[in-house]
Amino acid sequence: MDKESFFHDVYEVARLIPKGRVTTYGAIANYLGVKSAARVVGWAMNGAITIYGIPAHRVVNRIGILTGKNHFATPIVMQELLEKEGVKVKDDQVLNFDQILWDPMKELRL
DNA sequence: CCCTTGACGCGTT
DNA sequence: GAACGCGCCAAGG
Repeated sequence: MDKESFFHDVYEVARLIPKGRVTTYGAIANYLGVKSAARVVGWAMNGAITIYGIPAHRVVNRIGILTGKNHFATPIVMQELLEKEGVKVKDDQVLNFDQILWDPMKELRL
């Protein structure tokens, strides 16, 4: 794992998120070794939006709520993209969150 | 250079 | 069991 920058690591992990799956800020932070740096992950994603190829819409908070939808071009884009990939979203809440949750700790670490 | 804020998470009250 | 507070890292004012 490159330790160049927390941002870079976040981008790598975000890019690895499979289609139709979602992950959480805390999961990424935890995977990177900084358990309580979820805020920084969110900050990193803010810049990730401008970078093509980083599906920031697949990253939600620990509960599965689209907290960052307001940071996209339009608040509805995030939900639209998720539903387009097969992720059901109801009132900014990801349905079956536990089932589609992609945890890098469990998926990549094996 | 110090203070505040931010797409979060967890422990404690 | 809900509400509040602190910690985490980075960036902007």
